[in-house]
Amino acid sequence: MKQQEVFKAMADPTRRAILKRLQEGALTAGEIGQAFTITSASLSHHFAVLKRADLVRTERRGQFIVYSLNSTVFEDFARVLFDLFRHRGSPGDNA
Amino acid sequence: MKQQEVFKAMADPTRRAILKRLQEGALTAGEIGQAFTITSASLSHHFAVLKRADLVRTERRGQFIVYSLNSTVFEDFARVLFDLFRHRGSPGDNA
DNA sequence: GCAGAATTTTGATATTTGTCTAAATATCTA
DNA sequence: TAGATATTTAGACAAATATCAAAATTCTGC
Repeated sequence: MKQQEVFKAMADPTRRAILKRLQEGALTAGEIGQAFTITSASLSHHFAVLKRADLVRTERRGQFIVYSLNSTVFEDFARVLFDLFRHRGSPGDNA
Repeated sequence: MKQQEVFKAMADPTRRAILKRLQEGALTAGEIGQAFTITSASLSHHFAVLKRADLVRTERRGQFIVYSLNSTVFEDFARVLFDLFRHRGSPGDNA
């Protein structure tokens, strides 16, 4: 996992909102965009950040691009956080 | 919990390393600083960010200032993340 | 009260980030 | 192939961030 990329990706509220929308299932870029007022260009920038962090996957379907969550990275991230939060860190920590 | 402050605070690797050091127990600003090469001024800036996010507490002990983790906010943060990561979000989500 | 130590604050600077508009790319349909 | 739609890329700009040096603050011990 690209830990630093993931942490940075999660630091923006728009990106967290995107992830939240994707919890309901895969969506096209346009469908995701309907919930936001920013331009599609800005949205695309956020998608790129999420993709670089491996938090989302993409698949082209005709003229659409479908985004979906990458649960694996989510789980890795949760594990890292628990390591970070656990008092008296044990071996294997890597924050 | 000031969610956005917490996410931003966690986005910086130096700050995550500070939190990690504090897992071992409370430390003075100087003791924490020994692990880093940046100036104490920069370190102090990072402390301010962590404090604003309520991730750490401070207590003056003579001429020293002792930093310690605020586990409560840690736990709240973990809970928010699980909400964010859980597929098919349930009511009560607030990411 | 003064010198010294620990820490923070201030002011400056360089880098990163989020946003926009305009242009480019990819795909569909007629 | 041409026009329409969906999305990304390029280029520009303002705001936020990380860092530093220097000055200010708070405390200790003489």
